[in-house]
Amino acid sequence: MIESFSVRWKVFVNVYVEDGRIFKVEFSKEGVREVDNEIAKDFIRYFRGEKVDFRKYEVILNVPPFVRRVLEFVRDIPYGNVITYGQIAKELKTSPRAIGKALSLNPVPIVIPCHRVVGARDLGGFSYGLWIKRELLKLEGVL
DNA sequence: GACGACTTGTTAT
DNA sequence: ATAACAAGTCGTC
Repeated sequence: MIESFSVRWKVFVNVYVEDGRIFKVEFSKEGVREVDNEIAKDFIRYFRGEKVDFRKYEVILNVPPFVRRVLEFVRDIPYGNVITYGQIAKELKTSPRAIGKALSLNPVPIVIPCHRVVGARDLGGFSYGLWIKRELLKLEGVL
């Protein structure tokens, strides 16, 4: 069973779930419907600034193998921590650029915290707009 | 510090 | 094949 709902933040955060497993999270100007399930509550708590660990949720990763490897690595970055593209590249024996490319393919931002990956000299990028990445890091007390 | 050129792995077309 | 990238490094000034 597929379900979709939105959480209001600085933008709408739309979440898509299939049988309890999250397969897509997007930031959007348009919302869908707001609900009161466990996942939505966790997002609300998160946006309120509480320390929420989204690792307890299963996700559906419909991505190429390399992207999956990168995302699985990023998933374990704890709340409030950051790491650089270069450091991940070193761990996975690949190039920083490949890491950025892979992260841009992340179907479930926040749940897989790609915003915790930054550049060596600046914040790096964020597909939905860099300001969102900044706000997320502020939420977590990094900025 | 600021800037440019060169290197780089993976994906999508 | 090749273009497109959410990067990094090393030079020069």
